[in-house]
Amino acid sequence: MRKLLDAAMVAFDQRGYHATRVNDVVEIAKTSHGTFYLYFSNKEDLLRALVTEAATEAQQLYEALQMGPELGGVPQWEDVQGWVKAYSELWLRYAPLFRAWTDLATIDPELIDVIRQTFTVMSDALAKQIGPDASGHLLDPEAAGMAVLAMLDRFHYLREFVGRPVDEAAIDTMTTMVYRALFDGSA
Amino acid sequence: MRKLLDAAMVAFDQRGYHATRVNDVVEIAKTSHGTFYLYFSNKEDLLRALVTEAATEAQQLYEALQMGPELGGVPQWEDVQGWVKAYSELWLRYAPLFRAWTDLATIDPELIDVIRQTFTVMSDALAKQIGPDASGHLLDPEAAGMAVLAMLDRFHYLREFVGRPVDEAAIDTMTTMVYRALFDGSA
Amino acid sequence: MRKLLDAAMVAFDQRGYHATRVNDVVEIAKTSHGTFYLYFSNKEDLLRALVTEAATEAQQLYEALQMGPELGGVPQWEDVQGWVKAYSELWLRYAPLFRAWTDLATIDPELIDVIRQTFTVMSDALAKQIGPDASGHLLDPEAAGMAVLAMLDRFHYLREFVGRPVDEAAIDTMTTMVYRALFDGSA
Amino acid sequence: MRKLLDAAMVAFDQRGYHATRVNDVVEIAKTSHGTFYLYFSNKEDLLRALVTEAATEAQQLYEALQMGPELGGVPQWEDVQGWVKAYSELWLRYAPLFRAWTDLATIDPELIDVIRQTFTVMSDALAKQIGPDASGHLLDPEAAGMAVLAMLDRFHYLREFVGRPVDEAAIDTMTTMVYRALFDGSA
DNA sequence: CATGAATGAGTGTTCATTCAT
DNA sequence: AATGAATGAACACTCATTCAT
Repeated sequence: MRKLLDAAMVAFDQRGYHATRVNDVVEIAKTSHGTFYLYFSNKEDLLRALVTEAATEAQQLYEALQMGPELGGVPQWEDVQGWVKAYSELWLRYAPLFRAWTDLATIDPELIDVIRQTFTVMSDALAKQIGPDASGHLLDPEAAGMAVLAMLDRFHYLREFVGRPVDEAAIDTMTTMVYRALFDGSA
Repeated sequence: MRKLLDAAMVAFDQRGYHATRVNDVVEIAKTSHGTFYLYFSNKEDLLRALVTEAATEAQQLYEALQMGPELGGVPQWEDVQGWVKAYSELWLRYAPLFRAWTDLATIDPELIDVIRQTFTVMSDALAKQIGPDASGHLLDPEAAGMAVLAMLDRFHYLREFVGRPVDEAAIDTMTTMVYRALFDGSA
Repeated sequence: MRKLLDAAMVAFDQRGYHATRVNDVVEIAKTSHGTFYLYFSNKEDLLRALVTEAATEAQQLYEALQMGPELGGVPQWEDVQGWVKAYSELWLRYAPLFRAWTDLATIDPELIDVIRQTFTVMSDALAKQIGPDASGHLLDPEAAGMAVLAMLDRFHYLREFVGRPVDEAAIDTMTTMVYRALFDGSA
Repeated sequence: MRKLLDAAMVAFDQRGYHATRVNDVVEIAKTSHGTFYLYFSNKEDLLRALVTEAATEAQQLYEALQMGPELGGVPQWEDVQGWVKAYSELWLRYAPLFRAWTDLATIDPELIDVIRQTFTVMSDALAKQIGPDASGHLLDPEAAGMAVLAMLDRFHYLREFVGRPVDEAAIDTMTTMVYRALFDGSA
């Protein structure tokens, strides 16, 4: 089963979810059609398992992150860098899923809820970091949290897409942008 | 032909690209399969036409945008708001395509180039706005340009996804974030 | 479509419903898989069309039959022979269906109703022929009607099965049995 | 093994032969796939065992029945009732098989012979009861025997199918019909 | 004797594409 | 130019059967 999940990640990585046939997955996993359907009731079910796994980890990561900055204080640049790095690692680990994250929601209604909830948990966690006092008169914390999430998420995709993967410098740039955008104005 | 392109947008909007069958498009366009293949050599061809249209407009928008701020000076908050608004309108007009952007790239190799080029043009245009002097020691202009693009793009998707579409306040929040992230620190 | 229905009858005749693959039907009809699914939404749908056709004809036959004997009087042997012959012809025409008539009901719940209703119409029509006065103290008209139907139906199957198809003599024997069983005792 | 045979009867009763998977049988029998193939070489083999059992009993019943009426004499109504009751009990015991009788023949060529022989034995036994003298000028004993068998067999199925199982009154009606049809005219 | 995880051949169904009218 | 009936390649999924433990 683990073998099938891993094989599915490889297959999705190579061809994307839609272009991946059950055949591809079982070939990579070096097993058979029958075995596939022994562990998953269908192709969607496999996707669901994978997405749920990624979603759980993403939520755990962000729940932990809210503990980062000292309560009441303003986060340091290094704190922010910590978040950004953590997200980056998560994204890269589940790249085949994150890349198509939202497209996947069009496949299975059940996934919509899982993904929506994950985004909500993540952006709420970010919104809390901003805090009411830090938000200037032009910043809506909720929107800002989601915007940061949007930036982190999509930046990874775009960089990969243009063939220039995310490196240290990119992480630092994002960190600085987030730091300035959210906290610098009120510092 | 216009009827078919419009119908395709409606169909993609309703069901997403993958779930859309040629049948759906011709039904919405109130024409026949035969007519479809009179104007497009296949399904990908239709998609290509649509994406090219959107890509051209996106590139034109960003080429125009670089004219916005006075060369050499630092943009004003209102200038930034202008960009953000313009992008927002573009995104909403081509929502069915932008939403699936990620996914489209996996379909047709020809599309990859079009999309990649569009992203590059857009983020380069943004990078130029930041300018060499405005970039603090921790900001890589290229990365920052792409990060802004990433944020704007994905924010629209996420807001739509969680059922809270982008409004004035959201645009202002993004504007402020972009303004602070890119220019405020060095102002 | 007619071509497919006819082909299906041939295929069912050769292999029975369960063993018949869509492939067999389209091969006999000299058409393609795609065409099959143009006219029938699936294999069951084809069966439904066929069964409905046979059921309609069977019901019409029996509705007409009730007009046979003079009201109030007792039917003549020749009248009974008319019924038996008519049923025999019907059975032979739809042999591939009648042969498996009841087994088919296990496939599709919708068919259960069609078949049940057909049997009810037929046995009720027969029951009416018997009439209240003709029924001796040991004959329940409803049960008797169904028993006659059962005999006619199954006799054809059994004769075919043992390789001795129903001929004139067999029809006369059945006629006599029905005539004696139902009317002779009270004549 | 007995457990498997019984489980198969239950499964066939619930879902019919075709819809019954080996899986269903072993689940009801609370054993495993491996065990199934320890006792039966395949699914057909199980069916064969079951059918042979039923066929043997049916033949024994009818061999015994021919002893019923005094040789040379005409059977009494009560004698006939005895046959009918005996058949009814047999049918009910093996209902899942008798119900599918028709269908089973299409599955396995070996079964065809078993079933054909059973029908022949039964109808011949009935034919002998009628005897040469009892058969009027319009009755062919062989055909009449088979017709009685057909009636008894199918009547049980139809009654069950329309939801009105065979009761005492139904048995008496059939008895009377058989009695009149075969013997009354010549009495 | 018993198990149940693994297998893969077989089949139903979809849908992009063609072409005679 | 426009039509839509016909096509068939491609793919998901089932389930009888095997065999290492």
